[in-house]
Amino acid sequence: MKVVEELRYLVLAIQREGNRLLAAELRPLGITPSQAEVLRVLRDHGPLTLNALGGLLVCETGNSPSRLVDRLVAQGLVKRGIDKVDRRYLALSLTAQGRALHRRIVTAENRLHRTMNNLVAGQPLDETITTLRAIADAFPAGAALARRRDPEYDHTLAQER
Amino acid sequence: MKVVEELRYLVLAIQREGNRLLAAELRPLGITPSQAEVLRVLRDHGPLTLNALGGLLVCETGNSPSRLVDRLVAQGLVKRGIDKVDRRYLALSLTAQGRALHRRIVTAENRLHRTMNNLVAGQPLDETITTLRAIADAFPAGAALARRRDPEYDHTLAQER
DNA sequence: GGCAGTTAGATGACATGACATACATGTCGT
DNA sequence: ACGACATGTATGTCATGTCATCTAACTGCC
Repeated sequence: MKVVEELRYLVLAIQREGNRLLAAELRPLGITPSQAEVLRVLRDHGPLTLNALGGLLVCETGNSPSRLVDRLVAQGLVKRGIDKVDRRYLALSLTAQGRALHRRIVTAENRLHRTMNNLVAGQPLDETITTLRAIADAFPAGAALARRRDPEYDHTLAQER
Repeated sequence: MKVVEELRYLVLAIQREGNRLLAAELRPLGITPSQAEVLRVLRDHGPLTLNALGGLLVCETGNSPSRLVDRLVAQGLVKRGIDKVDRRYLALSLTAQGRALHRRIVTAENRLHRTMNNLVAGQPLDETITTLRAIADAFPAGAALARRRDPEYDHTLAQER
């Protein structure tokens, strides 16, 4: 098997299993990993339009995450306001309930991260991250990650995806 | 952001984008990446029961890939036979049409692999693979990959997932 | 033979993801 | 003011994925 093919399947396998583990951790909270990512992003990056939110999500590479947000609004975790100036824009933010759940999400994710830390103990983790970043940065989803790392980034602008 | 958290999001981003690229390459063939994986496995590992097939797939970690196979049978790419001795077992194999499509799949995947090779040029790829294997091997999907690497493995037995 | 338990596969339900398209709201040129 | 165009969001559709549950077929034990 070619090296990059092995890489491709390893990435697929780890994503699947990691997602399953995280889903199990989050199930008691009544949300999915994708929904948790939305809450994380909204908590860290303030009120966002739907497009800006999409520009910071790694899940949901495609169109705007309308339906993903729909369910969070239905659960009372996200408030969907409408921009007064330009009524096309949404103003998405966490409700008090959403902020409360955010704390429990962080705890659940930390449990997953401890598990992962045990698995990669003794491995050259920095080199691995560097390699994966080199791949991810070539794509929109990688750019989304870079934007999340950068506190200077103005999320109200430049949602090119 | 914690290192393992970054790793988690990088893996998610790369899986998403890689899947999108592969889907685009496969679209002219009328199949999806998951379907392509089934055809690859059936081609390489002979007639399989549904469970044995599931034990070699990285996609579809959960239950038996009944519906995935359904569509391939509907397209005439896979033949679904029934074991004469024990009629609970399926005997899945490629049709002539499936074998023909397999060749075009390999070509399409090779195009993706060339793209990936360009992205990881100059990166410590071996260390990366080692790290990712350390993670993947802890899970069923990683074990599926290991089984696919091992030509000695008897796929008719031991489909523990 | 007949029934309990086991195993292989199928199916129902729900939430993604991805793509295409439709709809609503603004902007701009005239 | 008005109509063409642009942009943000919503929706239709299809194929996964995942979990839970159901059914069919076989095995053992009596």
